[in-house]
Amino acid sequence: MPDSTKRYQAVKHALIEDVRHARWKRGERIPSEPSLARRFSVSVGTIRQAMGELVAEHVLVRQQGRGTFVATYTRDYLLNVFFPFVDRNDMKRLPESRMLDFRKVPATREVALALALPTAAPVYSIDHLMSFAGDPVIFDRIRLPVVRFAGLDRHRIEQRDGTFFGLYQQHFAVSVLKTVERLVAVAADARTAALLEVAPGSPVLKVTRTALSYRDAPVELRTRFVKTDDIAYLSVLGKR
Amino acid sequence: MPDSTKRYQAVKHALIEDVRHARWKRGERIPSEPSLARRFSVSVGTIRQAMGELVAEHVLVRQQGRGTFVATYTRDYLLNVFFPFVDRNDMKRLPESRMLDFRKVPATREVALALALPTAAPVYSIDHLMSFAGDPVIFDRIRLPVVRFAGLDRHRIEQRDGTFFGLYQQHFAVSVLKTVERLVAVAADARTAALLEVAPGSPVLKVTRTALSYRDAPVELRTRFVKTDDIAYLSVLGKR
DNA sequence: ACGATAAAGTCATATGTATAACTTGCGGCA
DNA sequence: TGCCGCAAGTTATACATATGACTTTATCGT
Repeated sequence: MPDSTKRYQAVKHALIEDVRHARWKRGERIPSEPSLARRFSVSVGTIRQAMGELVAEHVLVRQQGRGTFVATYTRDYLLNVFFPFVDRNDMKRLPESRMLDFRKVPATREVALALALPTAAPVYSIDHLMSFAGDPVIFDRIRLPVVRFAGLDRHRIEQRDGTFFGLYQQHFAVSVLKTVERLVAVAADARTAALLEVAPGSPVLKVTRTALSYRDAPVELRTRFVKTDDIAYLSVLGKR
Repeated sequence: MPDSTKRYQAVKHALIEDVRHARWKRGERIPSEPSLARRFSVSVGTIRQAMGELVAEHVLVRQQGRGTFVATYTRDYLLNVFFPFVDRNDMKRLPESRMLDFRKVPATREVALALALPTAAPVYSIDHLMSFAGDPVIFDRIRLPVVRFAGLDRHRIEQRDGTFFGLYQQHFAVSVLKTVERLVAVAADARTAALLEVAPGSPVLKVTRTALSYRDAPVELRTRFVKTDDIAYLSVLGKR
């Protein structure tokens, strides 16, 4: 090994950059392992090690016999990975979605901090309600940096085919790879109680979530109130 | 490849069985990669692939230059992986621990179901309180199958050096590899409120947790009430 | 007795090669 | 036309080997 940096990591970073700068579009097939090996002047095994980590991180997807593809996040995948709510039988179900409000506001200090923005930078603020069979269960307030999502409007949000993350990916080339969620139990304030159709002061689950893209760059901040009468937050720890 | 079963998976399962039946004790060094390769009549690469998955699942731990060891769960590791609570600054801190009650009871239907036991099988029931600097924050009710933890008593629990999971491992050869946690927000009942020093009816986080060992065998059921005034439950989704 | 150095053992990285499993598309045959 | 089968291309598994990085132990000289 010539230098201290490991080759497979150098290859990995080079591949990430190719994906990040959309040199290969999402869903597109990337060059085969032997051809990448030639391009980087390393062996196929080294390429496989680099690509293997990217597959584990859901940046790439391998399909035997077909090729390797830039990950394209389907509704099902996003729901499975980033939607941790289950019903009484521990089953995941799709909620209906309704936008309550959309506006552009300056970031508060906390929002700016969480999104790594200058203070008072413009952000989109979206209020949003999710229901199961007409029963409201989750009230979301979403904050998005205007600089990353310039041109977003009501119509695009309402016309999205799947999840918010799918929208980000499809229209703004923003891929969410990870979320960090902070959960506490609080008493519902008047507005939240009204929206979730519970008595004011009822216990609700409050989730403060930051969504991260490549290199842990924050792209969305969401404050979420959950009525846990019929659904629960499912968390699995340990063993990958 | 002679047959359809993959060799590295066969090797992996053989290694798991060796660990499960304590053929190698925990913390002990297992044979080197070349010697295992000879023993299984496969190449070192195949051994590495099998061991790599076991390392990812925290069954083994590799140390360059020293060898590979059966995972021994330190207090720090257990805290990092299985203790998801953080303070206002997102820092993990160690709580103090106090046992409130210990008894042997027949399993209710729900407990028996969760622990895969026959109805009314005997279980240990432990009530337990955790505090930060004297401030009570987590009230636990633990259920353990007597069949797995025969001989457990007050004294052993109080004399444990670290976590409960460490106790299980050290004295009963039970390794917790994964937990599944179900979170909801509820109003504190009278006893819980008193223990956590909050007003009755205050919102608290209720966590229902099943701890699983090899092959997803359930070994512990815990019902946990958390005062989230000063701490929060941190959850990371996606990207390993 | 002590300390520096050498040697051996172990995991980590990397190469090169071979074969199996799988998918796709093309061409020939009925 | 339609379909079957085969060839080509791609990832998956496996082997054999070489070298680097790291740790532990032994050796040797002072």
